[in-house]
Amino acid sequence: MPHATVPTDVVDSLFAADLPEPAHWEATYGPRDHPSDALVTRFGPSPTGFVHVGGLYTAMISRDLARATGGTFFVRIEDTDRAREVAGAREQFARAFAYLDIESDEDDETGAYGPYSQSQRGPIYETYVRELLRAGRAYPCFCTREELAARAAEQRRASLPTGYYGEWAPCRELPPEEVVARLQRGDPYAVRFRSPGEAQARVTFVDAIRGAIEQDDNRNDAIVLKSSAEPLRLPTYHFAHAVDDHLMRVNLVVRAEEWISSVPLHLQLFAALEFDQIDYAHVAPLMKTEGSSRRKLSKRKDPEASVDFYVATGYPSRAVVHYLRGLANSRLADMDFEEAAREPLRLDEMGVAGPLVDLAKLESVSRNWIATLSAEEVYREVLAWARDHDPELAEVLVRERDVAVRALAVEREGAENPRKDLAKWSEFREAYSFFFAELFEPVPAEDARFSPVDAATVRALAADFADRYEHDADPDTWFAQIRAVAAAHSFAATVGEFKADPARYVGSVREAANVIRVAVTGRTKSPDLYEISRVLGGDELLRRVRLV
RNA sequence: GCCCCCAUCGACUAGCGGCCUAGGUCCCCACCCUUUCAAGGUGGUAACACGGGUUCGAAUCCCGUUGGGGGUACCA
Repeated sequence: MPHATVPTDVVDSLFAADLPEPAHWEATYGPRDHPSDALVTRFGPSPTGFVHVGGLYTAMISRDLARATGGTFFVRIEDTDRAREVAGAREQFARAFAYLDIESDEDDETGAYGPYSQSQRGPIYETYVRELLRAGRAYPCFCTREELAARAAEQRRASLPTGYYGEWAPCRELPPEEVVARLQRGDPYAVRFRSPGEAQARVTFVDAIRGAIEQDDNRNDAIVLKSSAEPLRLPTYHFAHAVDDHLMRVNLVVRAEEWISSVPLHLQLFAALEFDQIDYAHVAPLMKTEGSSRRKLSKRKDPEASVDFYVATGYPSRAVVHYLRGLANSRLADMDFEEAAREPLRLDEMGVAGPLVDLAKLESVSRNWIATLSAEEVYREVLAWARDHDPELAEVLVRERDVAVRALAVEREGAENPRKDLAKWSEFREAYSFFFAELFEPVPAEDARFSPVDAATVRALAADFADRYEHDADPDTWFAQIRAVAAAHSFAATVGEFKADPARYVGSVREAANVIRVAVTGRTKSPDLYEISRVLGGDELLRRVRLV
């Protein structure tokens, strides 16, 4: 490298005198005690916002890969951007991980490769920055953000690749005397990597999902250590990735597709640092439609990007997990829940195009999942959800536990094909609240839910039904009461009869039954009326019918 | 602008040169079942982006076009 370098003593004077040498860190973080084919993977959420499902999705894949090979999966907080950090992000991470059952194998208390937050790893990064500086493979850059922005704009105007390279890299070949002088004067500086990339050069790497990918080599002298003007001296993602994943002995980096274009830089960094190369798997991002086109799911714009959305809406976590895993490996989508959960996710089954997250599909998965639960289990889940998201409902559920469980048992417990009326816990209120006297809202006879039956007929029918009502009856006898009032008010006995001669009737027994249903439940969709009457009791049922 | 990734029904996908007049699931529609609404059952609509090659044979391989996505930060 035919460039003048800053004297070592000047470089060293920029760092603490007792800053360890690389050998120290290498010794501290020795090779892991794993079989040779075990994968060590990690997930690195950044507290600049909530982790979104796309992130959790790659975390699930990383975790499975490690587990399936007897390796290790860990979470490392990538908090090197303190300016954009948002409050509460770490708490949200914890909620999200717990919800999707993603657990780090090691952390600050239990792991030997910590700290597990990048902001705590300052000295480690400094050691390697100093190393690069000493070797002349990095250099101090005094350019201001304004100068950088102006240059980038000019490059764009000239249709040149943007970046810090060649004639656009004034600090790259600064005379050592000047560097020393400015350093001693205390000018703020960032540290840039001196990229060995040459114009026209191409690099190839093998992605574990996509195979060989060839692209232009990196020529940009990327920043590795942010400005000395910052209160906490931190590295950029690229540098932290190289140092951390090497020292934490990661051997497979699973990350989103948007990182593919920085692989050339990462390769150069690993080589300059004399680290062994590690493998990459770039996962297609989860998408979302916007108008007629689609785009990457966005934290800012899309509520369904946040795990909190699924929690708040009350999607059962097992359903979300099953859905997401089915997106990653479609083979799992067709398996039942138990079986799919046992199958580890595989890289060679991953799709390369970004899938759309489809809430309708999720709901279907969710409905099927809830249908596997007993009334008791559903009760517990709904209650747990309601405590956080619908306190009024939670109160009722606690007070009326027995009614709730009996209500949930209708067409569920012992049913050959359980009723799939719940896709998420938040739907419980809408679907079941009428079982509770205090949550029931009477429907006036004029209400559209009674249509096509007119208000006068609704009142007459209801009154008649109430007058003759016998509560203690077997299902057939009980329903015969509806048939009787239906006939008395000119409803056809069957749908067929009505269709055969519509002019003769007000409607069929279907419409008549609907009047009773709406009067009793307030809804046009409900479970079996007879069973509802058993849960409600004769008095409450009569009270409601008389309210019309 | 430059670089990279991607392309099968509305959605998720199966397919990895002949088993494909393209299969499954979700959605949607119809019918059946049912004293009601669901559930369930049966059936249906619906796709290989386009153009060139290669080959006896292409959804599958190659090239190009178009379209979509991403990167090009002292954000990750």
